[in-house]
Amino acid sequence: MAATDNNSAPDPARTIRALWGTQEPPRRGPRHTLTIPQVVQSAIKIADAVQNLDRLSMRRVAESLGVGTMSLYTYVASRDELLELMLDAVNAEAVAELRAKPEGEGWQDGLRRMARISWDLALRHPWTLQVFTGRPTLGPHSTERYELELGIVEGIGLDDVEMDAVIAIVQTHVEGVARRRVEADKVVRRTDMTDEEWWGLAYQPLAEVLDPANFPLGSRVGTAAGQAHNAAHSPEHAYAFGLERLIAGVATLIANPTR
Amino acid sequence: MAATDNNSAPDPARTIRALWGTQEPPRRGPRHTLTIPQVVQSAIKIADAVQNLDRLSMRRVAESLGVGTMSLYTYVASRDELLELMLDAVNAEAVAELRAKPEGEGWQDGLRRMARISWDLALRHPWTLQVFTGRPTLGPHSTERYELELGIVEGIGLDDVEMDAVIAIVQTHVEGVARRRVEADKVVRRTDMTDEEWWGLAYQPLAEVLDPANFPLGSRVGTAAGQAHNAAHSPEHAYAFGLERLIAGVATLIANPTR
DNA sequence: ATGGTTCTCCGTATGGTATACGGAGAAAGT
DNA sequence: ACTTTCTCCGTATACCATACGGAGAACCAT
Repeated sequence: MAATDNNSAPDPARTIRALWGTQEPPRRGPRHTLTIPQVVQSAIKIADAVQNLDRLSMRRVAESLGVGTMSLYTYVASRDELLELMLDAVNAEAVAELRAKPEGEGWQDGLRRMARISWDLALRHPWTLQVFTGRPTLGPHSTERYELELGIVEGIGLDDVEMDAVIAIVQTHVEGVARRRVEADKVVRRTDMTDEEWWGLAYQPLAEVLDPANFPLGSRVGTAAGQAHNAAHSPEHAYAFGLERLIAGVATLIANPTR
Repeated sequence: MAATDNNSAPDPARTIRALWGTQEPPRRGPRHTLTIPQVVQSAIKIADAVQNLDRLSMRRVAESLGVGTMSLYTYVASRDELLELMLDAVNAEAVAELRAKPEGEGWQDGLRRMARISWDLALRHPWTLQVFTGRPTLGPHSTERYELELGIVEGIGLDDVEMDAVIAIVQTHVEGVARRRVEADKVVRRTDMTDEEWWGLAYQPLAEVLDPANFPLGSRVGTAAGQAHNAAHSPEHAYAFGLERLIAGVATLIANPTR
């Protein structure tokens, strides 16, 4: 009989056991040739290398481990489960960095440090921005990451719901701008064309069709922003600008509590 | 000879002509049975219905129009180009709403209105959050949308680069939280399981493995946030909270210019 | 009017994807 | 020694985008 009675109905309990490594080994049958962490690390290595999640195929992971494609399903229930395991695994990197909290760091610098850690993590593992679980990842590293992030905004005059919200919006901001950074890089490779080359091809046909008089603000502001950033968009600038606006906004909240 | 000398090298000029509808019709050959807008509208209808971009296949679009799959490539250079055309097309909806600016609206209410328009658009067309061009979409509606958005923050004491940045960070925020909203809905369908059902399956195995004493802040804050929102995450709450923080942060900038 | 040219439509082929199914054979329990 | 449980994985199914090239339509020049 096949061991795969995997009816495509997701099993959170199974995933949680895989995440936390709590799974008694089977009592019979052939030895495992791999472990879950091996599979996950191999998948992460491939995802980092190919940069794009849809190039992370089960076949590729299996080949890199020297096993058949279907053997992977002995270790993970599905590709989706594998992605969830990968996500929790890379969160360990954020945890390690978050732990290195400077003595006497204030909440504002704390949020700046947290944002930087998240930004760096996203650029190291761009595929994380494409994984979307829709439900929280309940793994050990994800849980600890949240714990440490909350530590940054504890005791500064926010209530519990506000603490949660502040972490969430900073992460949302960082993920959003990191996504733009990653996509800007990706499009250069995918089109095999630098931004300059692309604009060179786009400029003339665009000029024939777009009258600046119809878009006075866009022309002026777009030109100014383009020159300031030396590119149409600057995710780095948006990162810093948005982060400082958020921090200032939180400071306003702390100074004027709604209660 | 085939008309398809489409070497997979992207052609911005071609895309721009398609976006603006400036393309003299061919002088010879059989009549077109379709138009680009027909193809785009049909694709949008399908994308709205299936909610997920990877279910928008060229085959499906072709079938809905009663033509063969490959015939679509007469109208659009590639699936990517089609997505770009779709994106610009739905931006027309945002343009129409942005034009309805109330008399005497201040910049703060303007940003709130802009955010609401973007949020609604994203929920009406969730697939837009999955399209990523990496370069700006230079279509007529996208261009006009930017123009109208800039109008909201013109003359309030920001310089051009700041105006651009404020629009960008608000859009980044809205897209981020809308993405969470959409994914939360999607996961219910994909797993065929409500959040309650899922938590019911996850609770017991999680309790066996996660000791609240190791995650005191997370336990306390997570519980408080969960009860306040009646869910683990509330994109709607994050939307409003983040937007108000950003607006307050921009107000701070206006009050304390960096120049 | 006719032949050449340009064009649309689309059948087919290529090379990719996840994963369901079930068989071969290994390891352990009885 | 026999049965049970298990891993590994070959094969099949059902998708996908799109390259290629042929059939035939519509126009143009002669």
